Amino acid sequence: MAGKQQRGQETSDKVLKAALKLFSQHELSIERLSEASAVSVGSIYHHFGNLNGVSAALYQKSMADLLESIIAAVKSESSARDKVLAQSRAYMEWTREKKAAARFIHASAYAPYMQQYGDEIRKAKEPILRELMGFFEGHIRAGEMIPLPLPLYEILLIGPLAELARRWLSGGSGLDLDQAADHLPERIWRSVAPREG
Amino acid sequence: MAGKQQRGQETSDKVLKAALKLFSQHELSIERLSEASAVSVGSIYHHFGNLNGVSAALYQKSMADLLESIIAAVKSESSARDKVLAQSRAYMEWTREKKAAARFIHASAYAPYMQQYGDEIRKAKEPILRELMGFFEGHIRAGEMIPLPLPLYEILLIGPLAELARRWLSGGSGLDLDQAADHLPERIWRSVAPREG
DNA sequence: TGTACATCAGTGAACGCGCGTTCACTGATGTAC
DNA sequence: TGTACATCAGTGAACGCGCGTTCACTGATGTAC
Repeated sequence: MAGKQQRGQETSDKVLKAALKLFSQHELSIERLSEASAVSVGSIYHHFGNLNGVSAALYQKSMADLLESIIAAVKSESSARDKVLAQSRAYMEWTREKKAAARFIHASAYAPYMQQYGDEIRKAKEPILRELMGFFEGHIRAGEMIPLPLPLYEILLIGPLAELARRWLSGGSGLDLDQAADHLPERIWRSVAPREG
Repeated sequence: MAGKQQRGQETSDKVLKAALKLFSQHELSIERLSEASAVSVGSIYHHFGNLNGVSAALYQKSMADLLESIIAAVKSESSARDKVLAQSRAYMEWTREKKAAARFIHASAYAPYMQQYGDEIRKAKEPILRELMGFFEGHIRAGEMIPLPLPLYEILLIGPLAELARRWLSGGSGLDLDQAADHLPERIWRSVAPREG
C-alpha cells in the first residue's frame, strides 16, 4: 500500500492529506481526490488499489497517530493513577487538535472499507495497542488496578473518551472539553481503581 | 413523516422493517427497499420524502426502543446503585436482542441523514433522554451520586456500553457479553459513585 | 562508465451502471352539506 | 343516505448523472553485468 520509491511515498502522503480534507467537507470521491491532490486517478489506483484502500490507509495513519500520542503521554508517568489520567487527557487533547482525523476515525466504525480491509487494519493496530496496554499490566498484577479481562479494560478506559469525542465532534451537544478534562480523567480512574483508591 | 391514515401507518411500518433488514445486509437502496417491502418507490417517497428520511425514521424508532427499554429497567429500582446497574444491564440486553437495530444506531453517528435530519432527530430524542436522566437527578442532589454536569453523566453511563456494543457488534473482538455483564455495571457505578460507595 | 532490462510511478480518457429522484397519473378514504 | 370535493395513499416508468474502475500507454528509477 506504500510506495517503494521515495516519490511514491510523497505521492501517497499528498493523497492521504487531500483525502482527509475532502472527507471533512463530505466531498471525498476519486475524481475530487485526484484534483485536490494533483495526483492522477490512475496513480491513486496504482498506490492504493481502490478508494477503500485510500480510506483504510488514512484510518491506519490516523489511529497510529492517536495511539502514539497516548503512549507518549503514559510513558512519562509512573503510578497507575497518573497513567490513567495521562491517557485520558492525551486522548482529549488529540481530539481537540486533530478534529478532522478524529472525525474520520469515529466515522469509520461501520464504513465499507472496514469490511474490505478490516483484518489488515486490525493487524496493524494490534502491536501498538498491545504496547499501550502493556503499561497497565504491571499495575494490574500488582493490585493497583482491579483485575479484569483486557478487552473490558479497553472499554472502560476508551469508552467514555470515545463517546465524549463523538458528541463533541458532532457539535451542538453543549459539551465543553475543558470541563470534561476537569472531571472525566478522575472518573475513569475510579472505574478501574481498587477500593479505597 | 408518519401516515395520517391507518394504511399509511402500516405501509410505513413495512418499509422500516424492510429497511432494517436490508441495512444489515448492506443492501439498502430505494429500489431494493421497494422490492423487499412490496411498497412502490413513489409511495416510499410519499411517506418519507427521500431515502435519508427512511433512515432518519428508522433511527428514531430504534433509539426510542432502546431508551424505553432502559427506562423500563431503571423505573423498577430504587437505589442509585441499582438504577445504574439496571440501566447498564438493560443496554447490554437490548444490544444482544436487537443486533440489527443496535448496528444501525451505532452506524448512524456520521451518516448523511444525520446532517439532513439531525435537528429533528435530536428534538424527538430529547424528551425521552430527559425522562431517563430524571431518574438519577434526585440521587445526585441527595449526594448518592457525585455532582457532575449532566452531559458528562451521559458520557460516563453510556460511553463504556456504547463502546462495548460497537466492538461486540463488529465481531472478532474476543468480547463476551456475559463476561461484560458480570463486570461492567459495577465498574460504571464506581465511576459515578461518591467515595466509600 | 555505459547499456539493457525490469520494475515502479504516473497519466487521463472512456466506460457503464447503480442509484436517488421525479412526475403524471389512478385509486382509496375522509368530510361537508 | 347520498353526492361532491379534498386530501391522502400508492404506482412504476423514465431520467440523468455521479461515481468507481479499467486500461493502454508513457516516463522515471533502480539494477545487473
